[in-house]
Amino acid sequence: MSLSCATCPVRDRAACAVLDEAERDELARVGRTRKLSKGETLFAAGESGAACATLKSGALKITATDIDGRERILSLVHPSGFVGEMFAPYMRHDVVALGESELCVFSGPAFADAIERYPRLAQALLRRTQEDLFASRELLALTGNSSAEQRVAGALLSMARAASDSPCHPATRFDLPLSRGELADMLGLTIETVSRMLTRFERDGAIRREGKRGIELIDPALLPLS
Amino acid sequence: MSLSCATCPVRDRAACAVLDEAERDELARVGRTRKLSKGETLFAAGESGAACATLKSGALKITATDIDGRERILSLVHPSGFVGEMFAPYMRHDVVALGESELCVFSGPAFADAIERYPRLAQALLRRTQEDLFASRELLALTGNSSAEQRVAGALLSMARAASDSPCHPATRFDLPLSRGELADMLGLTIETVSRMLTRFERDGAIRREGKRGIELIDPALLPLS
DNA sequence: CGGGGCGTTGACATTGGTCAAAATATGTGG
DNA sequence: CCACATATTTTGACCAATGTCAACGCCCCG
Repeated sequence: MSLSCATCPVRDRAACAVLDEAERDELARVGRTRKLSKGETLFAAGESGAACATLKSGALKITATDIDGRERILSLVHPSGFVGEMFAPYMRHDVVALGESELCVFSGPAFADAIERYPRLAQALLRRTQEDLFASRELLALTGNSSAEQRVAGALLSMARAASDSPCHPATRFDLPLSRGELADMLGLTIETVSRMLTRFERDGAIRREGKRGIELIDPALLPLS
Repeated sequence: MSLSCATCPVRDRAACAVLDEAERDELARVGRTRKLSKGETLFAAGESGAACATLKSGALKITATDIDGRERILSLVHPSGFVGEMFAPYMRHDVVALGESELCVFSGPAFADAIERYPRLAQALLRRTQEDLFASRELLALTGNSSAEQRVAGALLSMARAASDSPCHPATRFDLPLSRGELADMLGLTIETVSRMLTRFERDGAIRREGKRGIELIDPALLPLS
């Protein structure tokens, strides 16, 4: 299926937004859209061949699986985000849909070619990759130092920020994009510990839970920040 | 001090290696070399103004400090590595020399201008930043999941690999670039735990310690990998 | 010779993991 | 819409791994 940039929900936020119309049409010709449902795999670690994609809607997780089969979430991808390997000969991590998702997928060589041709695209991706790098380091800082309490609190705030339209102030009411198990995998904890911390925060009056995924921030100041 | 690329030890590995001689001379004109000794700060978190640098020799650490004053090492930088912010208006992390180091430093705007002018430079930095991103995720995977034993073992192997000339096989004998405290900060452990794990590995015959920093890998297969 | 930094070791307390079971949601077929 | 089956989450009891505190040893440097 070829791409229809005209109706793309992220057309002015994604990396390709820096291209002019003619360039974008050209790029669109070498890409295809793909829809994934919850749990479907976009890329599998070890898979040979370079490929990459821009997320139009939904959410993805980037994960690594260690020898014992335990999964670690390395990053979340939100709409307009970019994933994949333009250069490497194989995929280093798994990329899996957290919910119904829609993407533009490109082969590595085709996209590498576009980068050669459109210098602005390379610059845009450079900025984006630097942002990803800082996000990764933020997660590293969150998980490395702190207690389980601080990690869960930090993850809540980070997700409240991601759920808000205005990037500076966190949303008051939002839905967690992750299950307890996924949250645990992201923070290097167990399901039980995550559950206990949420219970504790609710008991302390910092949050209120609505169903499995709903969170209302009642008093963020009560969350034990790192 | 202006730059002397002719004698640069990383002239064909650093990002600027993709430039031709005329371009590199031009870039050299807007940069200056700087020498740091152990513990000196190159960039401080929060510092306003964008700046970046290529490491010519020595080693750096990129760190974040949490509210309690505890330091977390987010990344190590080896020669030919690139650090800093070309785009952001302030520095997000501290960058500190681990030992005597020599760098090429550029102001953010000057370097951003070079990126505009030399598309190949943007591409080279994109690759490099992606590598940094994967390195960061590798550290995330290392620290997130595993036991203290696995973390220290993983760090040892990672440093043995970094110390080796051939990137595939780890060096047998090398010096840790970090003190016990820094190793602990990088792995999210305490000094005491790191020390205990090293003692355990030596008792099990996996390694031998020589002085404070020296490590000889006797039987890497005995290290409990994740 | 004395002092300070760094590393090691030991005793003990605490956090968070493990195992098990109950409670709550979610889905499915009738 | 209900009843049942399944998956997810919560809770509790227990225990091991690791952090904390304290003491000691080693080495470098004055």
